Amino acid sequence: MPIHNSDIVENFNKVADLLEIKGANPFRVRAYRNAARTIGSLSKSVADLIAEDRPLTDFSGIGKDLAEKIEEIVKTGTLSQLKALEKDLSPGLHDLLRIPGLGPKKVKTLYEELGIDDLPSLKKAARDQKIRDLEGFGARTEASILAEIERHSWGKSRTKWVIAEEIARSYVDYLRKDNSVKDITVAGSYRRGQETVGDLDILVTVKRGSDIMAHFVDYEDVDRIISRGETRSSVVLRTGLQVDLRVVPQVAYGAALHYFTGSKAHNIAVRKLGQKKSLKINEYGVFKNDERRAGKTEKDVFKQVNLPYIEPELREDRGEIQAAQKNRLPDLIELADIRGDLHVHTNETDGRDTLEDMVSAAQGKEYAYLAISNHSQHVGIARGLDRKRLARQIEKIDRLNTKNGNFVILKAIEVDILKDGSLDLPDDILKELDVVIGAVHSDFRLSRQKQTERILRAMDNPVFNILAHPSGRLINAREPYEVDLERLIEAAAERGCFMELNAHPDRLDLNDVFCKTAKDLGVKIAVSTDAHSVDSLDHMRLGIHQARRGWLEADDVLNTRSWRELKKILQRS
DNA sequence: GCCGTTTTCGGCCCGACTGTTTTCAGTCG
Repeated sequence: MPIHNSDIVENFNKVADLLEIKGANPFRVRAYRNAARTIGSLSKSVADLIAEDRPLTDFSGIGKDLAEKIEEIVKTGTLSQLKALEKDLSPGLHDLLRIPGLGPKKVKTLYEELGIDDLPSLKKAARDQKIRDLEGFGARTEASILAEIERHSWGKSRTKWVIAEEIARSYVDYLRKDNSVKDITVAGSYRRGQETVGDLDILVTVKRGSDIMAHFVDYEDVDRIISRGETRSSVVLRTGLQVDLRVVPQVAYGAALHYFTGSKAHNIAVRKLGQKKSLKINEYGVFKNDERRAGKTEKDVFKQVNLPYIEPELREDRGEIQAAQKNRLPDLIELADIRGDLHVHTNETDGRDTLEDMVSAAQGKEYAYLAISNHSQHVGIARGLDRKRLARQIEKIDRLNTKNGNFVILKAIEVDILKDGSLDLPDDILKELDVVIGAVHSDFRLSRQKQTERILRAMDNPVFNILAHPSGRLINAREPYEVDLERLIEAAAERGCFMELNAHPDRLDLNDVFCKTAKDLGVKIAVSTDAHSVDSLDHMRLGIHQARRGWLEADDVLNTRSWRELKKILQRS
């Protein structure tokens, strides 16, 4: 069984949990969590790195000891240290830590005093009112534990960005109805454009005498109030999404924005730069010996540590600070750079709208071209095109193109990559097309090697241009299929093929990390909506967020080019 | 457990809010 980076992340986080409960040195605990985070953000499989004899200690936060533990996990699938800890304590304790309000200290007390080591025993003890008498606990804590177990909200998955956007917009509109609000920004992972968000962090500055907190908790979608203070309050909405409001003074707005935008790893890295210059950086500003040096704008904060402004999407401590120090930050792509959409469907197959409607919507966006890429015959449920119907679509597009002025409708297909790597339609008809997009829609469960070979074989066909939704994952719904994405990206570089960044809110595939891999390997990316209706053409903005998180500039993206330039690039010789 | 322009020891980010206390530990972000 192949060991994934996520297996290592899980093992290390579990070790950290149990060490914390045992009361181990907190910095030792942090070392495990830091290493887990480092491994989690790698684009390459650690198992592959070990096979290639790459020393894992090259990665920051991984020393000799943890490198050996990673090798053990890769070789044996388990970590003896974790086994021993779970035997010493109990594997059920991990679940207890996930309950809001229970941290390592409280779990330790529950375990030692009452022998509670899993959710059922915790629930029983709470019901029997045994918890309230423990030192540091009380009736309210006991009631809250019981409520959390019954609510089960702590097991909930993260909210997709596009859903968070809708919620955030309404909440911000509501907050603005209070006239005391001056500035307002939704910070956190939402502002960084992450594909999912855990909660919303809203930052405001207000006029003197404002009672914004009362207004905040009075919102009609609030299900319950977690906390309410002078500068910070937290609520949970009916949807289950947590929203925090922070009121910050005007002079500290930039510092607070930086602090609450994160990511945590980025903030720590910036604060460490500050420490070297004897600067203390927190949400109130940048201070030297209690004297305020900056805080009004984010730019000022960065300036104090000799950095240019870093865009929120880059703030993950994945090299942006080093790039900023060398003045080599990317000039990130913007929505306005996009000149066409290279992957859309019509009602000829499983789309909702007609070809004509899709074209006029694209023209409304001032695009220069739109590729009509319906499914091929193998996707029966979508009434995919056979050779005959594709030929008819080609004729129709040729006819329409004579009367569209400068706008060009591109003849395209989303052709299925069959199990053996052949394409679902014959080469002679595919050659007639402007763009051939290949995609996997079946046989997701092939082995990693077979799946990789299948797609490589498809890319070997000289008609092949773009690999659609390369990992096949659906956010919160389906894991990516087993495939060596890095190998596929290398292969695209060798063959003159391209990768898609599918902008559908459920896909966002390639993800940020692999977008950067593609960029580093010189493979251009098509940011495409895969729209099945006129409305979905708007998903382009989601693709742009993901592209920016992947460090992409306009030049890295295929569809920032004019059709003339694009046509040349698509020619495989 | 990691790390090093303070380099093999002694640091490691920091503040708000809650509940349980009666001055603060624990949790969270």
